[in-house]
Amino acid sequence: MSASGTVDDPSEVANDWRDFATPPLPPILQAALMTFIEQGYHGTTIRQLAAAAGLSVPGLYHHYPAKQSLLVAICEAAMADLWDRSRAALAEAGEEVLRRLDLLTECLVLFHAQRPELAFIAAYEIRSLQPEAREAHIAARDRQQRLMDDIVVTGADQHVFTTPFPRESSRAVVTMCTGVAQWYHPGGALSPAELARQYVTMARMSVGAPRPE
Amino acid sequence: MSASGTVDDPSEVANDWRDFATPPLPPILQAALMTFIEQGYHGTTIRQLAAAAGLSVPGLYHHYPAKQSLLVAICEAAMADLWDRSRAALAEAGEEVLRRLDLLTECLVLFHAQRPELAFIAAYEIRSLQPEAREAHIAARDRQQRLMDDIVVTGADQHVFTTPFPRESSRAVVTMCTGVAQWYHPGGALSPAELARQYVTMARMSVGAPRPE
DNA sequence: CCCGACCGAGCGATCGATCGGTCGGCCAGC
DNA sequence: GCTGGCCGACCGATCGATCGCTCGGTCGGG
Repeated sequence: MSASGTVDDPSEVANDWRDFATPPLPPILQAALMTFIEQGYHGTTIRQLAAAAGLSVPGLYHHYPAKQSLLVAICEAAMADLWDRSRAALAEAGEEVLRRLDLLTECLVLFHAQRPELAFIAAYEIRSLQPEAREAHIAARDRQQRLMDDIVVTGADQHVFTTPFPRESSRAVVTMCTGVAQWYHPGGALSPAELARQYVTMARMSVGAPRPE
Repeated sequence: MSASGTVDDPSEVANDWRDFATPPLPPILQAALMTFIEQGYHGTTIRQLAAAAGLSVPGLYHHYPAKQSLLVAICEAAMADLWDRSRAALAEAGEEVLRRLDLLTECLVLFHAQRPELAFIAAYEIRSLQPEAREAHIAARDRQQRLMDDIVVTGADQHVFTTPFPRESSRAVVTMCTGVAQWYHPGGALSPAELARQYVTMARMSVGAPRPE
C-alpha cells in the first residue's frame, strides 16, 4: 500500500524469480514466523510473539487484530510469493515442456531452499488456520500443484516424458522439491543453485525425460 | 492363520511386514492420535483427549501421567512399527541391491498408505516433543533414513544405479514415499499394493535403475 | 493539539494437572 | 458360603497458572 518504502513490490519479484535478496515479510511477521517454526502456532503465545517483535502485547495488537491474522498473513505471503515466482519462471521457459519442467523444478527448489521457514509453515500449519482461511489456502496450494501436473501430463502426451503414471510422477516431483524445506539450511554444503541443478536432473529422471548433459 | 505365535505377538509383525490388520495402538492412544491429527498437539486439550477416549480427565491421567506422554507413546510406536517392518522387508530381500530397493520402497509406501495418521504425527509433531524425547525420535528417524541411504549408495558403487547423486536421490525417494501419508486415504482409487507398485517403478527411475517389466 | 504508535494493568476463560473420593471384582480366612 | 480387606479403574470438583485479548492511558511528531 505505501508508495515509498516498500521493498516487496510484487512486480519486482515476478520479474526476477531467482532473486531472494529482499525480505519476504515485514519484521513483525518475520519474527512471528520464526517463533511459529520453533513452537508451532498453538504452542506460541501472544506474549512470545510480542517479545519476538520487540513490542508489548497491546503494541502487537495495534498492528494485527488477532493471533490468527498473523498466521493468515504469513501463509498468504508465502503462497503469493511462490505463485508469482512460478508464473515468472514459466513465462521465461516458453512452450517447450522439458524446459518448463526444468525451470519450474528450479523455481520450486530455490524457493524451498531460500525460504524454508515460509514453506514449512505454509505446508504444515494448515490445520491451525480457521476454516475460511484454510479453504483459501488449500485452493492456492491446489492451483500451485496444477502447474506441475499440466507440465508432466502434457509431456507424457507428447511422449517427451516416458513415465507410465504422469499424475503420480508429478506429485512425487513436487513432494521431493517441497521436502527440501525440511532439511536444507543456507549454510549447507550445496548452494541453492547447485541443489536446484541436482533436482532438475532428478525431476527429469522421475518423469522419464532425457538427462541433461 | 500362522502356525506359531498370537496375533499380538510383536515378532509376528516383524515376520509379516505387509500385514496391517492388527491395530498399531491401544484405544486411548488411537483416539489421541486422531485428535492430534485434526488439531495438532498444542491445539488439543486434555479434556478433548479424555472425551475422545471415553474417559474423564482423571481417568485419562490414570493411564498416562501427562499429555506429553501420550505424544511420546504414539511417536515411539510409530517409529518402532516402521523400523520392524523395514528390517523384515530387507531380510526378505536378501543381498541384491535392486531387490532391496524394491522391497524397502514397497515397505515405506505400504506403511505411509496404511498408517497415514501415525506417519503424519511422527513426521510433523517433532517440535511438540520435549528435548529428551525429541532427540530419541530424531535418532530413530536418522537410523530409518540410513536404511535407504545404504542401499542407494551401494547400488551406485556397484553401477546398478546410475544416479550421479546417490545421497540426494536416496533422500528424494524417501521424501516422496513419506509424502504419501499427506494425501493418501484408504478409500482412494488405488489400493496400497497398487500404489506401492507404482512407487517401486518411480523409485527405480529416481535412482537410475532399470524399470520392472 | 490531535493522532498514530505504543504500554501497564488486568479482564474472563481455559489450560494442564491434582485431590479426595466411589465402585466393582477378586481373594484369603473362617 | 459368607465376609472383610484390598486394589485397579475411574470420577466430580477444583487448584494455580496462563491463555487471548482489552481498557485506559502516555507520548512524540506534525
